[in-house]
Amino acid sequence: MAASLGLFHHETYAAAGGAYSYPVPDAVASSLFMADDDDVFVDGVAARRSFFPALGAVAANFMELGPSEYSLPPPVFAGGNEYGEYSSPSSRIGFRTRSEVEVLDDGFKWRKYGKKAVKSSPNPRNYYRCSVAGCGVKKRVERDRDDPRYVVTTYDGIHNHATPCGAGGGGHSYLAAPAATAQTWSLLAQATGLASAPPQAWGSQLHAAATAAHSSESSF
DNA sequence: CGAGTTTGACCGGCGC
DNA sequence: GCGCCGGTCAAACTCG
Repeated sequence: MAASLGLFHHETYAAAGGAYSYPVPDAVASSLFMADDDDVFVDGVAARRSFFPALGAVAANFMELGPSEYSLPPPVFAGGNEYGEYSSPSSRIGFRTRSEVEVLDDGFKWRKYGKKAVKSSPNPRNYYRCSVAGCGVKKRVERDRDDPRYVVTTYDGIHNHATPCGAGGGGHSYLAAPAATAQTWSLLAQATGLASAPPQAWGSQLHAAATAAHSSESSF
């Protein structure tokens, strides 16, 4: 499994303030742009996946999974408390994903604490909180108001712990790739520079990518 | 019996 | 100040 992620190639993307170069695992890159009708958005700003290949990979993997077995890597996570000082403009990241079921297994254990009908959408919004003591990460899950086939998942905060892989995680894999595991996602995250770089950098990259996508939307 | 879910109540922010 | 709305709380309930 992890061995398949040993090969990388770099992909460079233009974004606000310059270009980003990501080392992309070949195993993931093969499915990077299989789907082209989904978006990734950051801080509520829609971003074309081409601006953020790592998330594009995630989305593409999602598209390839069946309705009852899919998972979503956490958009941001910290390896330890040393990242507690993380202070990007916002650590809120959302994914819009086509799925028949709403509860996305991202490797973390969530406890539902609320459900609310919101005015902006005919569909109810569900509120989840990371069940790990001391971790205040939350996520909101709701169906896309315009297309109920899509689920909008918004993460708010950063995990201050590793994924509780195998500990009540439900046994779902992290990626569509065969035999993918929590370690696979961890490697993917590192490979794409989202975790090997400080989470601070990850957050700013996300933000920059979103901003770039937003500001140059008309050119797409 | 413990963990997780449901659901109505409550609270704070914001616009008018 | 008031009402609306999104987010959270917490007691009751369900499930394994």
